[in-house]
Amino acid sequence: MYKPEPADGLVEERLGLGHLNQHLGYFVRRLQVVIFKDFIRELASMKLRPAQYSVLLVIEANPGSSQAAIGRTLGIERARLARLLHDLEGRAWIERRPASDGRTHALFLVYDGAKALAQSKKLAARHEAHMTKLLGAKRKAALLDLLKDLG
Amino acid sequence: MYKPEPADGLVEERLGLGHLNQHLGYFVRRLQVVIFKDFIRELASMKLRPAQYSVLLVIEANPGSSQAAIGRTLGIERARLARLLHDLEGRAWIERRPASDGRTHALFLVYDGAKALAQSKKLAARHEAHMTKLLGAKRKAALLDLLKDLG
DNA sequence: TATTGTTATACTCTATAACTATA
DNA sequence: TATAGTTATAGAGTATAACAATA
Repeated sequence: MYKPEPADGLVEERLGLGHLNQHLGYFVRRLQVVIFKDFIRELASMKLRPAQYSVLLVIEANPGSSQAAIGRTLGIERARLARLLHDLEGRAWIERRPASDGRTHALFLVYDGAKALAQSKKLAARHEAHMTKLLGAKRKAALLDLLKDLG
Repeated sequence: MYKPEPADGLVEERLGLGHLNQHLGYFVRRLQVVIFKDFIRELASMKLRPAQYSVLLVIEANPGSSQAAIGRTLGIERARLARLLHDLEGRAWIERRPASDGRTHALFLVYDGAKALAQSKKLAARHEAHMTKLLGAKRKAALLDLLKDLG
């Protein structure tokens, strides 16, 4: 989070951003990278990436959903979601059961998955604490409030 | 409260996010993807990606900078920046001149690059107008204000 | 015909490591 | 020994296309 001072006391120069200061996307991207790096480091012991974690949470909140519904909700392309679920199924964290519509699978967390998700949530809470420290509680809440209703 | 009934199966269902609602990173990521997609589409005619555009702007604002300084400023790893600059040099948009420190290159926009950047800024302004429409001017300004001073 | 899920390919971005040349 | 830049490789994430099974 902080970087050591160079031995000779010289500060590593940071240049001006010029016209980039007008672009919201630049700052959103920088923040997203910082957040994801911390999340990935904190959940490395679970071998769980942000996209995988988000899929587990949406399955938990919507048991029996189809892959198409999950993908639409999270903006994950179906080809990528198929591979991602294949991995989670291989860990015995989720199950794909046949559904009434013969084309779809109904997705469920299974026992190991629920246990892994509970542990992951604890690590994710530590990550959120880091973010609160980085941003300040007020700013973090303000950002969440501004971003939450973009549907 | 009254909720209109969707016509049978015609509305694509969106699932609840569950615990994901507590994670700022999720919403920051979704916004970043939306912003970058629009930017990339708008600047496709220039064949200019967000990272390339940001490098051109920082060179413009800091002529003669080294690659290391640019990379530190934008958070771009030096190996990737070398390839990125190789591409921009191939278009004759930038120049690498020898610097006093024999290890470094001094980077400059050249004529074609300045011309291309001017045109790109026009397209980027159209992109920003899209974002203003999407977010609303007030919210967009509030977000920029909250994110700008994260250093 | 359209939708769901799968496999495959290609491209970008990121993360390393190894190497050179200069300091 | 440390830094600047280059090249190479491997892993995610993303975007397509093609295909089989089902609606």
